[in-house]
Amino acid sequence: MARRTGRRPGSPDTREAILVAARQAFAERGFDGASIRSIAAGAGVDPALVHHYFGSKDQLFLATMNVPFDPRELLPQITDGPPDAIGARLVRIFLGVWDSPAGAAGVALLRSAVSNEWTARLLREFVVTQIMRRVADQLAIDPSQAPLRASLVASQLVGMATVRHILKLEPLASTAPEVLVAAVGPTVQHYLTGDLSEAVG
Amino acid sequence: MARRTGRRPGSPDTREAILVAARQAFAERGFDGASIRSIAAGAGVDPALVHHYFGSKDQLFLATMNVPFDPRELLPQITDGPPDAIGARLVRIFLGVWDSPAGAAGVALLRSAVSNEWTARLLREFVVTQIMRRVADQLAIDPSQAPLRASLVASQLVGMATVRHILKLEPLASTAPEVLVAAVGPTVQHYLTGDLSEAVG
DNA sequence: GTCTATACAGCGATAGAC
DNA sequence: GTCTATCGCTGTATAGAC
Repeated sequence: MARRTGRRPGSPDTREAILVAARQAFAERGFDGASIRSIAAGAGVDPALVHHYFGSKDQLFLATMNVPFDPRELLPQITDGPPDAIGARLVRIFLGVWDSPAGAAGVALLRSAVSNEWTARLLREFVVTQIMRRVADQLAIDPSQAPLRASLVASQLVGMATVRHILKLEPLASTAPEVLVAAVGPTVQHYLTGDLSEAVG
Repeated sequence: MARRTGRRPGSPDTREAILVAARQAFAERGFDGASIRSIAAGAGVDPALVHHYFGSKDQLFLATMNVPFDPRELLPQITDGPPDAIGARLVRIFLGVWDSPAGAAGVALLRSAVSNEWTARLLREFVVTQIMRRVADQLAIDPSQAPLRASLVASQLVGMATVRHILKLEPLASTAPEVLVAAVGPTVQHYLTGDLSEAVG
């Protein structure tokens, strides 16, 4: 089977191959670090085809971010259940997404956002409009405290994802998800619904 | 030992000017994003001088990281005092360093480590050898639990620094340090000395 | 549709004139 | 010591032949 890879001429899935290679490249090296040439090489196609299909590197990145991952579908899994275990469920779902194939998009977005202002704005808007507002709306949180609570949750989740999937600091990078749920869940729970009176005065 | 008659080179502060410009460039754009040319332009010198003084971009980065910041001097401020307020003191000191001029080096190191494997290893080794071991040694922590506890602390602190100083997610980016100490301190305290029996089984 | 060829800019690094 | 000039390479993007 290895003799002739029947991919060369007129393969109809060239576009998809580029997307797969781009997703991996962006996840590994971020937006600036991933080059059109390397993506094309990874997909086994000519660099010019990337521009032919996607027009520019920006548009390719946006297409890469459009994974079949709709936060709204995950929200019920978080809110349904005992209110005092929302933190644990949020951490569990969060870890599940990042450990899944869809997590590559998250790694790519986070990695890119740290060193590229354009993607940083993308991540900010995504977090604020798609995540924070929904969670705050769903839960009965004092609106005046909601933004800070959401920021604190974001800080813990972003930190966990960064240490686990980007910096790969041990032993957290290899710790079983349920261990982290048990350890970090209460923290998130506290940020969401706990007493922050000392903090917010 | 000092060469009394050794006349200083043409401009004695050229080297320092390069270091200052490099520190800022690395902090703003990370290791890969900061170019020798832009650093030289920022310092108002010729790009060739950067290589003349530092030999390579790697060595320049290492020289940039050698800020007058010795974690050992900060450790007593954290450990001295009520044991149940170690988390708050750690968060307070941590925020103080990142908000100070020395924090630029932290931003540079974190930003570089996320997108560059070479600097990622640098940060890992720094965190593990300089921070985690000292804190774990100083506190009376079960050695078998110490690495995970340190990882969890790192995840929260890295996340707070990332959200605050790199992603600049509001309102956390503009929140007063003491508010964050009150909000995040208990989390760190729990990771350090709290009951993780559910997690570590 | 696909690929060759190339334009144009920027990178780190080096050699050598002054 | 400082700088000009340049090398070799890589980046995105485009034009045009098959």
